[in-house]
Amino acid sequence: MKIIGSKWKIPILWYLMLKDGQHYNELKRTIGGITNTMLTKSLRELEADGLVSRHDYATVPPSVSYHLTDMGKKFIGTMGELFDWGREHMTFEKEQN
Amino acid sequence: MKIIGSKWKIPILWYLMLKDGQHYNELKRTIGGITNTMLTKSLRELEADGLVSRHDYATVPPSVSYHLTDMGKKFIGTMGELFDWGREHMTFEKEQN
DNA sequence: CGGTATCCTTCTTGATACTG
DNA sequence: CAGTATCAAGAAGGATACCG
Repeated sequence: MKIIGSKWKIPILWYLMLKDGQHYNELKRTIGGITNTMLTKSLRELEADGLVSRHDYATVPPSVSYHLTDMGKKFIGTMGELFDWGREHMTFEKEQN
Repeated sequence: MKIIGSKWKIPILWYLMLKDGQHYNELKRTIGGITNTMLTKSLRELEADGLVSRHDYATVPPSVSYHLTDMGKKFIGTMGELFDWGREHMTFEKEQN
């Protein structure tokens, strides 16, 4: 619930699955619409739960890449069945602006 | 996301899977800890999304039973794989009171 | 029995600015 | 580049009381 109930964790895992080892700002761009606050917070929590690993190259300027752990890969793979269900059944509701 | 991100919808579907056709207060008791507000709200939304159907017997006193639709059954079945993942990987964190 | 109505708290997310 | 700090806004959930 902690993972699936939050707004950005699934997108983060999804885009790391599509391209593993993305850097902080790269990930931010590929996800789109996420703020620094949420990206950092979500990554830290995913790391604490062992779904994502953080590789800090300790250079100047900083360079940090994020990777799915085996557990993270298993998790996002498991979501696949649910995505299929969603794709079959979801209806697109009118968005109000 | 609308379904899995809310606190009570999965428990509701789960307990309806264990025993279909439960009545409002029966469901409230089997779930435990849910308020009228949330139970009603969640049921209405699940109904609107076609996962649950509501059968009103139109008697006095009122009698209403809730059932999983085929779509609801498929959904909660699909969650099974994810539950397995959770069971394998989740750790129980200390609760602070 | 099966809900509504109202108010309140808390938790999550976002906006903006700044830094080593 | 990869973040932090601070503050504000919004959404979600809960408490309590009441109703046909």
